[in-house]
This record gives sequence, structure tokens and C-alpha cells, in this order.
Amino acid sequence: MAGASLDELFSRVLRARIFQNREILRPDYIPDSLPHRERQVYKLASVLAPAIKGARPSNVFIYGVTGSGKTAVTKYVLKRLVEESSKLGILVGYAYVNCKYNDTNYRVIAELCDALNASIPFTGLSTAEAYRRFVKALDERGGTFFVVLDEVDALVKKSGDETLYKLTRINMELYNSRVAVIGITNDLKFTEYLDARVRSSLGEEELVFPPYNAAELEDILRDRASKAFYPGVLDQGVIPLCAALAAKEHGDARRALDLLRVAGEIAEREESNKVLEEHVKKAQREIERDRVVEVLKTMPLHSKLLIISLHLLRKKDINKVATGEVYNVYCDLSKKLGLEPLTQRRISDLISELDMLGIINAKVVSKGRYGRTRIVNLNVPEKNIYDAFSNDERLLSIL
DNA sequence: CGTCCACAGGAATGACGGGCGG
DNA sequence: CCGCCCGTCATTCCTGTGGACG
Repeated sequence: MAGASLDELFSRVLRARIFQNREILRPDYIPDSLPHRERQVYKLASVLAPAIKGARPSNVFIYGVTGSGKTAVTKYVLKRLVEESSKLGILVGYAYVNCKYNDTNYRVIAELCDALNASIPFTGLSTAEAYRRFVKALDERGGTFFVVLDEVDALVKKSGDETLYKLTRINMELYNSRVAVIGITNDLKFTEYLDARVRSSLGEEELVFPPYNAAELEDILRDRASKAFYPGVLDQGVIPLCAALAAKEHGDARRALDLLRVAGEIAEREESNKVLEEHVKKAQREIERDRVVEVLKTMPLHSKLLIISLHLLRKKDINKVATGEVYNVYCDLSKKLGLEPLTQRRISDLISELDMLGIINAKVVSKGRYGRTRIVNLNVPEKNIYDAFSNDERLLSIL
């Protein structure tokens, strides 16, 4: 019986001819061509090109909303540059650090050392010592080295611009090698946070990536889909729908590609031989759900309690709550679980964090002489909260 | 027009756990 | 192994503030 159903399963999988190569739709895939980014590719390449002569290129600052191709263009140009220079026997390398996940000075430097195969422990050293080792490793290696700091605004907002400052002056400490910094940010007002010296040296060259519009997203999707899917499996409305949905999300190409890929996966699961518009709609719900549940699951306990507090308030039809009210509910919950509540100051920070993650909306509002507070409301469907917390009995007991 | 609420959010400081050099 | 220094999380104390009310 089981054997028969497995046979059936395997033959179904074999018959399902949706994806030719789904890797092409993954967000970290670097395509051979970047439609509608020719100008940016050319500009960036011309700024970085001196590296193939062994000269130090200018530092570059790249602006653009998420999914506007900043990372793809940067990696693409660097990849080509490294290939070209190795043909010429010139040493060019780069380190790519996403500062959203490495948002302390120490972790950034640790990542940079990693890229040079000079690994350092993830804690225990002073930042100054970590930096010293990085400089040493660099100079022993020689050549030109690009430091790509993606989402660099996250680093500066959390930990200041000290590392950035050091990196822009690092060439004075190097004898055999050169460093150029490529800063990437989606925050257009970001430079306001920077020290003037850092601003001017990092901004030697600036590059702006406008968001894609729906038509451009369609081109990108068609380009990739032609290699990712078998011919004819996409219903004609699928690509325009993905493009339109992503265009609403400030023209996010990553979102568009995710939608297309997940829609394909859903079609495959449902054993459909075509990807239909309804699969795209399902994909959109699934992507959002997965993202939220994943974030909720990995949150620290007190942030979870905060979410549950907001959830309980919402159940009572109270959607827009001031910080003080949430805090009261949260304190009750903590005590019910026998936990010492965190202070309001700390909760204030947690609220900011959750806001940045998009789990809640928090907006500073002045209610005149009735004070100034943040109005918070929860952004997560009830079902997702249960999904995320269902493996913790303590949390379930208060839900 | 000044007051004053209810917090926001900065600064200083402490507790904790981890790696380092000796 | 020990004492030391570090990053991180959390607390304490603090100053700042938009705008309705009087």
C-alpha cells in the first residue's frame, strides 16, 4: 500500500514539469543581465575600474529602496571586476557584509576578517584588537579590497559611524593594499546621521537606484522566468500579476521574484501543470505568513509577551493603544507567569524594534496636555500568533 | 500664550557570559 | 586556571517635547 502510494508520488513529481531551474528565482542569484539597470552597472563599473590597474577606486555610496537591484548590481560588477583582474594577474577581492544582521562594529569587522580567512572569535576581543587584526590580514594579502556594507544605515543607527570612519581612513595604515568602501542604504536621509568627514569621504561617488515600475518588473520576471520555468507553464496573467503586486510594494524586485517562485512551488504541490494567477495570490499570503511566523518564533520572551498583550487588547476591540496601557497589560502577564517585568524604558525600545520589523505599527502622537505617547497597533493576524507560539505551553496558557 | 501631561529617547551604569593572555 | 576586558541586555535617571487646555 505504502509502496504503491510512494510510486505514485514519485511519478507525480517526475511528471510535474514546472521548474527547469528554480535557483534562478532565488534572491541571492546573480543573473547575467540586469534589465533596466544598465546605467547603474556602467556607472559603478567605471568608478571601480581603477582597481584593475592596481589603483585605489573611490568610495561609493548607493541609495535605493529594497529590491531596486542595489545588491545585485554591486555583486555583479564586483564579480566581473574580480574575473577581469585575475586574468590580468591583479589581486582584487571583496567582502560583502549585510549590516542588518551584523549591526555592531565588532561583528562587521569579524565578518571582514572572515572574508580574508583571518577568522576571529565572535566575542572576547576588543573591537580595536579585531580591527588591528583586520588591517594586518589586509596588508599581508595585498592588492585591492572592496568592503561592501549593505544596509549600512542599520549599523550606524545602532552602533555609530566609528567603524565607517576608520574604514574610510584605513588606507593610511596600509602599505601593500588598498581599500575602497561601498556603502549601500535604503534610507535616503541616512547621511544626516553621519559625521561630516565620513559623509564626504564615503560619498566620493554617489549612485541612486530608482524603484522599478510594473513594466520594468515584468521585463525582469520574463527574463528570469524563461530560464527558470519550462516553456508554456506560466499562465499569461501570472507575470503581470507578480509585477503589479510587487510594484505596490515600492517596486521591490525581490518580492516579485519570490512571488513567482513560491507560486510555482504551490502549483507544483497542487500538481497543477500550469502556474495560475490564483497560485500567485496564495503565494502572497504564504510569504507574508512565513515571514511573520518566523520573526515571532525567534523573538525574545519579553517581546513575545508584548505581542500577546497587544493581541489580548485587540480581542477586546481595542486597536489603537498608548504605550502606558500596553505596559500595564504586559506587567500583568509577566506576573501571571512569575516573571519580573522589564521597565517601561526597556519596553519602549522593544516597541521600536517590533515597529522596525513591521510586526506592529507605532507612531508618536501628541494628545495635547494629555501627554505624548506612541500609538501602537498589532499588524499580525490572530492565526499567525497561534502558529508561532503553539509550541510554548506557557504562552498558550495566557493566549 | 504659557502650562503641563505622558511619555520619547539619550546617557551612564551594572549584571552577565564569553574569549584572551599569562 | 585566573583576572581582565569586551559586547549585550537591562535598569536608573534624566532632559526634551507637541499641542489641548485653561
